[in-house]
Amino acid sequence: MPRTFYVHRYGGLVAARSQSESGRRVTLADVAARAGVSVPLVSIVMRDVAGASPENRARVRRAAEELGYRPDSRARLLRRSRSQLIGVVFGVQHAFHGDLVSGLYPAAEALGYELTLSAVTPHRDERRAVAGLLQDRCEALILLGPELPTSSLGQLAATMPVVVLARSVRHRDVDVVRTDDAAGLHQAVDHLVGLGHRRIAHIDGGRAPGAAERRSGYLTALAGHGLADADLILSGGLTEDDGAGAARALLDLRPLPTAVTVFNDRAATGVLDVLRQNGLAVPGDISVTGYDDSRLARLSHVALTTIRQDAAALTHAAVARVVSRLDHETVDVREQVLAPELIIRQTTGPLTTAAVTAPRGGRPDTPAGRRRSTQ
Amino acid sequence: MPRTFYVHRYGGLVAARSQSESGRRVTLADVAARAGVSVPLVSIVMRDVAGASPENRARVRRAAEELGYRPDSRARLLRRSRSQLIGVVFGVQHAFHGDLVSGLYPAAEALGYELTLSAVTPHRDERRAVAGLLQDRCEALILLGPELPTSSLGQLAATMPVVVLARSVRHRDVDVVRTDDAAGLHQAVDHLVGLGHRRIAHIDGGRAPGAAERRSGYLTALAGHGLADADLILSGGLTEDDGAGAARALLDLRPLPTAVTVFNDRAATGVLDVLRQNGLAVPGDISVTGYDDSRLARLSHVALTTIRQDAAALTHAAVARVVSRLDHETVDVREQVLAPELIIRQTTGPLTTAAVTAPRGGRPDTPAGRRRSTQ
DNA sequence: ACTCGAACCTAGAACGTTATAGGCCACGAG
DNA sequence: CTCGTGGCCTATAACGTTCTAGGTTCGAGT
Repeated sequence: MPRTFYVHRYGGLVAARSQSESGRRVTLADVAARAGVSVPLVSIVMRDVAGASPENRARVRRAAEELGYRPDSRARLLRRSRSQLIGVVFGVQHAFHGDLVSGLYPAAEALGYELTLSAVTPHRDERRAVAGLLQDRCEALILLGPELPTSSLGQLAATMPVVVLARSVRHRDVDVVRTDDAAGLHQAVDHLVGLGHRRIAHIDGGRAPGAAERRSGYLTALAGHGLADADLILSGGLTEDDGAGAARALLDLRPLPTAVTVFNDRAATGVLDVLRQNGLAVPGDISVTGYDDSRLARLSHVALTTIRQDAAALTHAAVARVVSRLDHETVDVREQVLAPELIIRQTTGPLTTAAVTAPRGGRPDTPAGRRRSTQ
Repeated sequence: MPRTFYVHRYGGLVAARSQSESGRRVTLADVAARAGVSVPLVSIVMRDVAGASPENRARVRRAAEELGYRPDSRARLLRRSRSQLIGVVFGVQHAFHGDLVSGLYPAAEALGYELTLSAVTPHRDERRAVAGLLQDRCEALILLGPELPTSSLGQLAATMPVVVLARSVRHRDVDVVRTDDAAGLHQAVDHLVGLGHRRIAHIDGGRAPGAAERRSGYLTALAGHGLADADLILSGGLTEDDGAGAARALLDLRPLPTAVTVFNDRAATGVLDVLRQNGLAVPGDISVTGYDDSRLARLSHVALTTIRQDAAALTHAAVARVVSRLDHETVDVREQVLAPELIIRQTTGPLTTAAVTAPRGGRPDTPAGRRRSTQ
């Protein structure tokens, strides 16, 4: 069954004029009167369904155009049982959520759904964001990296399909689409070990979504390389400042690690900054990896080696899962885990002898960044 | 007249259960039947308006609670003539837009309005974002830094109140709320001149909203200090990469400027990075200012001297303007310009003699960042 | 006893759309 | 000639809420 879309661009000057003059909204009844047909027939024409003659179709279209008619989604949704609307909760702070939202729009459109956004801000918590969406009569919810307790998510999921993106939740009713974060950190560590590194630290994300998985991925990877007792975890967080703070702590370690895997790209940029400000070359003295492959990491002057979370694949899977649930298909697995991908850029490099012996704050032969200054 | 709010938190487990069991949505009629009263009375109670006895009020509330009733905003808005809904178009990329959205929520709520968000993404342009909002029956539009041509904005404004935030638009029907960007750059230049700087460059924002104003603010400020022919404008942009590229161009200038004002904070961080990677100390060798006072600038390891755009004031003014228009109040000025504020942090400092003579790439006495490493 | 007003409550209509059921007409098959 | 049958169209009834215009009761003032 082909789905019908109701995408209307806002029209030309004529439409605008007629609407502003009357003051009242243009309705199907207005169009019907102008075209000399019944209201339901106009509805039929506007929805592009069978049941109208070509002549009337043309007449109605013209009348609608002249009046600047625009369908009222409120009324439409009220009448139709289904709203074809998916609510999305995202954090206005998180760059990666921006990438996810960008991916959700086309994914939803491809399956005939629309999106309603609700932002989490410093003064608007997730409960309010969700409450706002519920009033909008959306049929399902996609939550980006929610920090709500599992029990709350479960309550919500008892009411309507709920898909959690980019966080691991173990609950009977909650669907999860996420990247295999443990595997991601495993790849990062493998990469570093392959470059010769042995003292590899990890700056974690505290209680942030995914932090636990990344921590354990780091640990098992180390163990896999026989470095189980060389683990070195510093508590960080998800902001630049958290990374910067952890980097300062890292500088006090003896011997200094030669590589560090950081919870995410944002924190990693904070780490980079502090390391370089303290005279260390990256990757000459110390290699750094991030996580997310956000726009931040891709910037040419940052060029962060990182783990890509495939935003397009994640969002596509999330919407597909929502639609499956709404169509009452039986879904075999509740949790869908996508493989991450290592993106090697310029903040990781081979272990150098200088790095092994260089004391903290010492002026290495190659001053920070010089080697990349021509790039 | 006091406004009524319809904020409902999603309820407890009971509510969820009853709703999922029946399959059908719980309506006022269900609550009315359970409480043994009429539908309008339930409506009265739910809206917290006068006209119900305390006993019935309690009874209805209990019934609603037990059934997990949640008002249907679609139906509500259909019935009410006013939708009390403001559409907001924002760029998912821009950090500052996040700050603005954060401010819009409480500002709208304070005046009894709700917000619908529509994101601009790399694959979803402003026209689509606007078209999506129009279907949602919002009464007015707030556009954050739109890049639509003035004529399109004008067409839109003929249909409904339109407030443009953080961009200057000259059109009869379009309201504008923005920061006085020229004054902002004036302040930055005054600050730098006060510190002894004479060779001050500007990295501009190209065709981005506000770029032209900031450029001219820079020029008039220089002229005011008798430095009219010392102007030095490099073409930049609004991303970190744009800033980084401009900074590389800046390094080729002879003599090297001792200070640079950058279009925004994002670009400024790119500038900082390139300067430091090339062995220059900030602010020892060169002072840098940003614009926006975004979260980025506030980070302790960046500590960027910048111009604050008061997001709270901007958003409050924008919503107030929308409401004025909707209430058909006559508005005297179409453009509302707020004063910016200079925030002095640690990327600007007094002119040092070293900086005046230091050749490019030379190793200054104080290596980059050392002086701040203990902060 | 009658009126009046206030407080409380309800029936019914309305918002703009879509689903359902049926009417009308022309046409082909029995 | 009758009986579907299919194409086109319309009247009517929903969807869930709120507004309007009453209606009832009760107590106080004449």
